[in-house]
Amino acid sequence: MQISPAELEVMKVLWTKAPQTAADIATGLADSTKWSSRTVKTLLARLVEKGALDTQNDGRRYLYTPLLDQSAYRRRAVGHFVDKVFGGKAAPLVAHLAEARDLSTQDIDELEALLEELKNDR
Amino acid sequence: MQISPAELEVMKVLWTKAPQTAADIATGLADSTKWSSRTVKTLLARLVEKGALDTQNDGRRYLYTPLLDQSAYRRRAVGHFVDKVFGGKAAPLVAHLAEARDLSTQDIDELEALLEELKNDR
DNA sequence: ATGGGATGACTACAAGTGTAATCCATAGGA
DNA sequence: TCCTATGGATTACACTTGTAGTCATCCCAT
Repeated sequence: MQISPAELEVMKVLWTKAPQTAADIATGLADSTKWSSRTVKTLLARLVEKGALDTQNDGRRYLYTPLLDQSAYRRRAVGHFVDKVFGGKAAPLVAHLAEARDLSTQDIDELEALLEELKNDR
Repeated sequence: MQISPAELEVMKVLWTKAPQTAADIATGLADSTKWSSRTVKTLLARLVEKGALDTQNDGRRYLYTPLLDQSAYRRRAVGHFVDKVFGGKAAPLVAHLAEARDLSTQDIDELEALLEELKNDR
């Protein structure tokens, strides 16, 4: 089940709050995008078809709820990304993050703590 | 300039060695894919069109050379990925890497060394 | 009761992508 | 010298994606 970039934006809105109606979601996307409510409906339908969302009836509308949670999505996405771009090796990815100065001093401290934990676990 | 997943595989082959002919590249991809040489040619043509590859004539063949190097590609790819999936924050990405146990023992050692370096730099 | 707006269902359509096939020229071997 | 295999150029075609439009229906306000 592959989620396209536009579909991901829809998921993000539902990850902040669920369930929501199509109209709610369109409103939630109005800031970040210029999509018409039709576009949002299409994306919702595709996500339901893909099994990423579930619907309950609410009168003649739907309430949409994510079946895929953000954490699971991220885990999968990171896995694919590391495989595709870094040949499955995570360390060079972190090196790139560091090199690009995408890591703040605080990030580095947190990472250090995280590594300590990992070393203890192993 | 956007590089598709299949095109990326072609770039990878050229990142290991350049320049190469279309036939060389097709051979280099034969292990990992089932693509016909026609498919590879198509991908090469698209990459040239996109400006990711350059060609020199070698008799009536082309020699292909990357214009985009792997490091630059990775930098861009990481940036986009972090923005799209992690709202631009790198630390949660690393946390996910760790949590998903995508980090091997060796990765952890390498990361530790990397962090030492980063701490000294700052 | 009726007309208008909201809703989901279905349809549209161009661009990008994966995966080739065909065409045409030519270089190299028989 | 002639044929064939090979190289690039052009064309193909289905599927996904972005970005909607149309249609039938139904609920609410007048």
